[in-house]
Parts: sequence; structure tokens; C-alpha cells
Amino acid sequence: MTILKIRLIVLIERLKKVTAVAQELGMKQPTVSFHMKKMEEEWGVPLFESKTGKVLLTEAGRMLHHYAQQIDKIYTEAESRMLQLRDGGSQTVKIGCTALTSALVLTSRWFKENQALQKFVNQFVTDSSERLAARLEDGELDLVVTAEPPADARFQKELLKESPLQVWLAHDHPFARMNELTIIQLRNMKYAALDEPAIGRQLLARDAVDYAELPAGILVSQPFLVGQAVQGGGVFSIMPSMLDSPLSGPDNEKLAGIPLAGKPAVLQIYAVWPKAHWNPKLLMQVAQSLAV
Amino acid sequence: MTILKIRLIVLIERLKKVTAVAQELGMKQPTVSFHMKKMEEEWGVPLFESKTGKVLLTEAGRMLHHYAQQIDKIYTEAESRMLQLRDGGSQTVKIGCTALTSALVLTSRWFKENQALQKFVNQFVTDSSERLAARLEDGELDLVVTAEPPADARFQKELLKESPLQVWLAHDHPFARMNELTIIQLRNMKYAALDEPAIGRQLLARDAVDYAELPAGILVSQPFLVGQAVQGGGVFSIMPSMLDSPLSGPDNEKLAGIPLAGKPAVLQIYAVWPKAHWNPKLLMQVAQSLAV
DNA sequence: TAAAAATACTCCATAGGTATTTTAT
DNA sequence: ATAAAATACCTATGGAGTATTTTTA
Repeated sequence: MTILKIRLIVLIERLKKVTAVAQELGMKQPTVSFHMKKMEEEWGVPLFESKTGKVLLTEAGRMLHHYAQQIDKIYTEAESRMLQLRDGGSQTVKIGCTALTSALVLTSRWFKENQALQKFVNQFVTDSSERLAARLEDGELDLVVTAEPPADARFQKELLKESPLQVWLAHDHPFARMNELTIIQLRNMKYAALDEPAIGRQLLARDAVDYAELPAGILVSQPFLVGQAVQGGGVFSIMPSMLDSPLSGPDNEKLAGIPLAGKPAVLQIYAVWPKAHWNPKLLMQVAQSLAV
Repeated sequence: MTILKIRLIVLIERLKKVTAVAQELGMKQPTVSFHMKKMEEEWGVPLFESKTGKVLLTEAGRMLHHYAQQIDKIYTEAESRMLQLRDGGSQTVKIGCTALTSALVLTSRWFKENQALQKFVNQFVTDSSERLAARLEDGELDLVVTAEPPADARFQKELLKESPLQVWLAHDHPFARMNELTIIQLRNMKYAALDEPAIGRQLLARDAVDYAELPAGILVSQPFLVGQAVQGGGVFSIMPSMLDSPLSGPDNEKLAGIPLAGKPAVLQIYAVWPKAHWNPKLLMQVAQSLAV
């Protein structure tokens, strides 16, 4: 069995025409027919059937297709990785972050202090933490920085940073000089929330009642947008204390960060990577650089 | 690239000797050497290096190995499936259950009423719900019956049964004729728990305080062992009400099942299977048969 | 009847072998 | 000195092509 034949099954299922498959694979129609016949011999069962001008898969064919699809995906990933490795002359490491964790971890300081690492680590991807976990599992990403590490024994987990959540306000707000704030005190303002479920989960775990009383407000996808909204006035947010510089844009006044009254909620940022990775040492090194 | 070469990488990594790999694959040493060289040409990078009598993988080799391992696993699974299909003359469906869900769903009645289905559905596996989810994902299982369905859009989920949790006691216990029981009333007895985290989670969700007050006791892996322990006396358990016949063994007196006082906790049993399965119709049919 | 698939036949690359040399403990 | 790996060389099968026939919409 060759990868080519595996792709052939995938394409037959998708295109349902022998000529179209041949075209897609850059070969001639008889060659594809030949392979189809050969595969049926190889497996000892009919895999394809012609129905009303289309080539369909038999039950056995569909079963094989199920596996062929997975293999095709993995092999394509391997090819693209190897190309990067060959052309870049060295390993490339793809890092995935959420909008929030990228702001917390990929600071200008990190880029300045880890230029040597950037020979290897040179691709940064942003996505939701669920999708990051999926892409890590697929082997598309090497390391993921997330506040919601998947609970899976196949992955190595390393705590990078901890940051308590606090209330953020415009610097000229009457509350900006308070020592601490309860959520009830903020009920007349809008809540600008980042689309990062980990924050909500932390608040919920800290105090479900407080969480339920959070007023409705604005949902944004980027930390700096939270900053803009809060600068605008009449709006507060709850974000990690560590986020001060990303929140205050270059030409904005600094925002005021005031601790939550009572039990604190702490956001934990983890690096996660597969234990079976081909260069765990490099990944550990990357994780340690991100932990500074 | 052929599957054979993919396996070759996997075996080189495992055995670290060219001759050993050749032996394992049923070929001669020069053939393996030949393939190794060919693959390095094909990928355009060195994949293998000789170190102190052993053949090791280079960085690129390790990277490729990471994918090769996955592909090998999937392909082996496909082969074994196809063999079953060819020899059995028809599709085989492997079902995975936890100890508890098997007792609730794979009743003698099910086997009696679904003999036609058993032409296809003829392998039953028991494992923890986490491992079942992993084996389903791997394609080793076709359908999993679990109280803890994975939250994953790739899977189809179908509610099979719902059963309230209730207290189980020996038939001659003083409480055996009560209409309902609180957990506090049982504090002088031992709690025989089944190793099925879904039960604990349901109780926790129902009332965290009650749950915290459950006395320490016995942990068993099989529902019928819960029955034995409760029959023994001085022991209670909390199990689905639907479980009466599996709990009372053939030569035991019937156990008494008494509802929990207050908010009920209900265990939900789901069938889960991959949406991308090659015979979703059959699986849906199986799920419906299990729901009776 | 026109387009798509199957068949027949040819050619070269690849996968496999044996015999032998080279390399490493 | 000996076992393992590399090399050289040969053969059979498989993969790809062209030309042609058969099928089916």
C-alpha cells in the first residue's frame, strides 16, 4: 500500500469520478482505474461500485476510507513539516496561543531576549483554546500556551505564569484609587469581557454569586480592545493584573487596576506539548523562556 | 512512500538494528538498507545516523517517526478491521461499555430481542469511560455506551436511558421499608461505591454538602460486587434504580431500593459514535436497540 | 452519440533477492 | 576476528504511459 493509493481512496470518495481523480493527482485515467483494481485485489473485497455515472464506495470502501482520510491528513502534515525543516535548514516550532495568552507571554521583552531561540521558534498562531488543543493533537502545532490545558496524559504541561484577576478602570474614574472593589460596586457600569472562557471559569470558581451578578456588557476578541473599551469610560473589565502594558495602548493614559475584594481569582497560564514530540528538549527550553 | 517504509521507520526507532528490522519485516538486511537510503533521497534530508553500533534517528528522522507511528497504528487498525469484515462476511461493530453501562444496557433481554443485529455487533469491550473515549477516537471501537459522553463535535450522541440514583440496602435492613432516605441517616453504615466517576459527579451536582458527608467505604469495579457487599449487611450503596436485577444475584434475596430524599440525581446513559463512521445507519440502529 | 471507464499492451522504476566488500567492535 | 552494514548486480513486479474498446447517460 502506498500513500498515493490512500489519497486515491480519499479523492474517489470526494470527487466520485475516476477522470477527476486522475486530473487531481496529475495522472491519466487508466492509471487510476488500474490502482483501483489492484487495491481491490490487495484487500480481497470490492471497494468501489459504479452507480448512475458516479463511482461510489462500498461498505468496505467506506471503512477503508475512514482510515485513509486520517492517514492522508497525517502524511500531508508530515510533508509540510519536512519541507519547512529542509528549507529553513533547521527545525521549526509552531506555537499556538489564545489572544490573551499571546499578550501575556509573547512580550517584546521575550522577543528581545530570545533571539537565538527564534531560529527554531518562528511561527505563532492564535486560536480558541479548544481549537488549539485540537491542532496540537493533530501535530499541526508543537506547543500551545493556554489557560485551559487539556487533561490528557499524552501531553506535558508546564506552568508558565500566574496572575490574579483584577478590575480595570479608566484612570480618571472615581473608583480608580480604591484599594479593592466588589463586583456589586460596579453594577452601574458595563462589563467589557474578553472572549476567553478561562477568565469566566476562574471567576465562577472563586464565587458563583459574584459571577452571576456581573452586569451584561461588551464581548471582544482582543485584549487591547478591552483596553480601548475601558479607556472609553463607563466600562470596567476583569483581566489579569499582569496585563497592564497591553491594556494601555501607546497613546492612552494608563488604566487603573484594582484588586477584587475577598477571595482572589488567579489565572494560570500553561505551556502544553505532546510528550511524544521529536524534540522535547527544545520545547522544554521554549517553555522555560516563556515562563520568565 | 509505502506503508512498508513507514513501518520501517517505526521499527528502526524501536530496534535500532538494521538486521533486526529486516528480520521483523521478513526481509533481508540489504533490502532494509536500500529502503533507508531511498527514503533519505525521497525526503532530501538524512534520517538515520550510526552511533556505537546502533542506528539512531536524526532530528528529521524523529520528526518523521512521530507521524510514521500514527500512520502505522491507523493502518494496522484498518487491516485488522478489513480482515474481520472479509472473514465474517459482513461488518463487525465493536461496542465499548463501562462496567456499569454494560449492566444497564446489555441485558439478557437485549441479547434475546436483537439476535439479528448480533450478526454485525459481536464484540463487547469493558473499560473506563476515559479509555473508552480514547479507543473510540482511535477507531478501535465503533460505539461507546457511557454516562460521560465526550464533548466533541466529531461524535454523535444519543440518550439511551435515564435512571435516578437511589439508595440500595439489604432487604432485611430496618430502613428497607422507608419511602425515602437522606444520606445523613446512613452515616453509621459503610458506603459501597462502584468505580464509576459519573455517579459521584451526579451526586456532587445534586448536592455538594450531601456528597461530602458520604461515609468512607468500599470501592469495587463491578456492579454485581456492589450487590454482594450490600447483601453482606451493614453496607449501603447508591446506584441507578434501573439496576435491580444485576444487583441481586441469582441466589440472593432482592435488595431494597429507596429513593434519595430531596432533589433527585439522575444518571444518563448515552451511546456515542463518530459522525464520520462508515456505517452510521447501522450504528444508529444499534443505539436505538440499546435504548429500549 | 459523446463522454467516461475498462482493457490491452508497452516501458521503466522500484522492490526484492544473492554475493561480496567494507566498516566497526 | 567477527558480526553488522554497505555496495554491486540481477530479476520480477508494479506503476505509468498510449491506444483502443466497451459501457452508460
